[in-house]
Amino acid sequence: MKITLKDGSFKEYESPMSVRDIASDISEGLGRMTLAGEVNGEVVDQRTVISEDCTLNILTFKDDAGQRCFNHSCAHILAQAVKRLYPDAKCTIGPSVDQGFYYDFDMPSLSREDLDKIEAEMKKIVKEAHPIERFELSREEALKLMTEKDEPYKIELINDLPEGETLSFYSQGEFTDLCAGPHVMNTKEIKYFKLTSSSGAYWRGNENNKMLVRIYGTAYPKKADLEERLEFLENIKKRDHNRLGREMELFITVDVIGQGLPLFMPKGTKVIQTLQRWIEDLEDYEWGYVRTRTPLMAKSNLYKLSDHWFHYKDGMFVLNDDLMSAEDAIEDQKLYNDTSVAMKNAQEKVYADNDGREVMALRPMTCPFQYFVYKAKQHSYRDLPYRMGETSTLFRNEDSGEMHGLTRVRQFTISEGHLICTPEQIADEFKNCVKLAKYCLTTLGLEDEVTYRMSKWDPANPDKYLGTAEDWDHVQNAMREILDDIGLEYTEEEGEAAFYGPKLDIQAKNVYGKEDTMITIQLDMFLSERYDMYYIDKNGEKQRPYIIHRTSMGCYERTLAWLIEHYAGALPTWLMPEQVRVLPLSDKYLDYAEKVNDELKKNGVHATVDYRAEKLGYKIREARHEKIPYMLVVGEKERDANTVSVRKRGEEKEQGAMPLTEFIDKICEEIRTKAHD
RNA sequence: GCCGAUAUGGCUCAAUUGGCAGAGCAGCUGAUUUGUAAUCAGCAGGUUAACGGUUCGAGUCCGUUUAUCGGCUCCA
Repeated sequence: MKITLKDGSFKEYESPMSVRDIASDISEGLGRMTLAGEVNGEVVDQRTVISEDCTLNILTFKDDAGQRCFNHSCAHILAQAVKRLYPDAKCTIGPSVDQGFYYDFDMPSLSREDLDKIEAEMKKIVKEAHPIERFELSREEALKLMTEKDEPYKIELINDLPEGETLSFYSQGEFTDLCAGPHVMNTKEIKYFKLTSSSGAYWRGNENNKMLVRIYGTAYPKKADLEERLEFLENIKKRDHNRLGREMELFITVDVIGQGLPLFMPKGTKVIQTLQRWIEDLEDYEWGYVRTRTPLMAKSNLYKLSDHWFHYKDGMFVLNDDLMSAEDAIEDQKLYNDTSVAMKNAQEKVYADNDGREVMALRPMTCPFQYFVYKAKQHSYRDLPYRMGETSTLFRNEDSGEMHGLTRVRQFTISEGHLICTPEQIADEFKNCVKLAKYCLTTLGLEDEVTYRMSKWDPANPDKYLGTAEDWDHVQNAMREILDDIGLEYTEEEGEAAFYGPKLDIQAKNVYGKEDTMITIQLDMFLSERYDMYYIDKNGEKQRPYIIHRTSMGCYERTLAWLIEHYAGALPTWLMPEQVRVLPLSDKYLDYAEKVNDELKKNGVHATVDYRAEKLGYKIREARHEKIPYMLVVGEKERDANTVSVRKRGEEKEQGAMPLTEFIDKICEEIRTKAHD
């Protein structure tokens, strides 16, 4: 047989050979490093015997699939150790993940000490050097084996596997696990690993199922790589916005105020104010938006019109919720065809019966409020597109375990907007929204960090959405066409759409690798009907407009968090709450320092003077720690020449003395152009 | 919401296992008037997250609540 290798070279063998043996034949070193093989593009175990012509790629730890194999083998060692120490523990699944692995067990929860003990047992298993063997069983045999071993979750897994599927097992010493592989040849190969944490996780990811104990770990063939990984995990904590943002006095949380309700300190407020002013001016003066300012709460009826009430009531903060049942009871009796009339009557009845109290809710979105701004006037097709922007504060009653720093909060402010357009305008307007979002990302220096996702509906759950399958096909195809037209690279994902339409989500990962939506642009062809919105076309006829829901820069809290992590706190000068610190050499030069400070402030620069009678080195150390972009040292020399000695953040050496006016020009230019590194 | 961990001054951490709440940094006051990563001295700062219990005695043990962290699930 003839084997074609990755580099295009050939190997010929008389008799069938395993992937591992072929690798060893190529070179002894490669054989030792082999973790799996890729035969005709399909990942296989290194034990796989090849008997026909094929292309073969030997996978080592350098390959993703190789790394996954290595980590997954470590997961089996973990399971073996757990079964030794906790014989009653039941195994479930243990896949590899990015940079590591986990294994879920049905067992009592574990402390850090327990993890250390398990880790010690794992080291023993590695030392015992058990050969790892693969074998296949029939369904009956497999079920018999797992019944003997009393592994109910494995039995469930086997029963769920489709008929005809190969049931492969791997065993090492006394431990055997149902597993598709691939695996290393011997437990002794997994030398360097660490159990990083344990937590709870639902069986099969369903919150109605039992909560299992999940153990996370990471494994490497080389000690140095493991150490590097552990050091990396330690280091990224220093970029964590939740830690850095508090340290930099940008925000705090207070237990009596509540979860997900951060307080912005003067410095954090300044950053957000800078972002907000930039975005509002950008949208209004360069992108043709009008600005609105609409209520933060409304009667329940408003949300019922759009169906938000029925889809997301649990996620809203409802006021006078004790009256909800009264409203609903009346509504249930409705005999009207026009549901909005039924709602109105129901609410008026409750209002009359309860001393003027009625059900209200804090807004979780801005859509219907801006729709009424549009509806306040009759619009001609000549008025469209009508682009409304609002710096909009929203409230969402997130579950108590969901809150995190500034990225998941219960009250946040978004650069919100809705564009009302004719069907002919929708493509261009959508493209411009993407362009604006990209411009914002580029200006902030974040454009390289995002991925684009087209979020589609879930055809298996049509009840969760407005409209029909045909409607969705139509609007999703329209969006796909737009995205392809601008040459955007994106993924498509089902079940991530809004209930009223598909979305283009711009995603970014935080320092821990967790993904969040930063920006979203959505197509909506249902809500204009719900709210009876129309425009008059060329023929004088009423037409339904299309609506684009969009944000230019996402919500300020989340964007700030992202910026802090991206720049490790050293935000671009234009965004820093303190841009320049003037350091007088001694009190003798305080007058001059204040003059410099005043001049800077007059030019719109956030400057302060360090008044303390400390040594210069001490003041510089403080300013560096606070990541101040510029330090200006002033002494006798500078005062007499009307100059400042400039030291820039991140640069070892002082830039030397320059005329004060020159420095002001320079920094004003930097702020104006929103330069970033 | 679920599983687990944590909570001592603004921050980082002690408190000999149930026996007088303490240190460094930051802050304030005074002295020092300084040329590129820590000048000296003093002062102040706490109902140990909150509430309840056990005890002669609780930061420490038990219970409840709140908040924070790591995950799961969720995220219009």
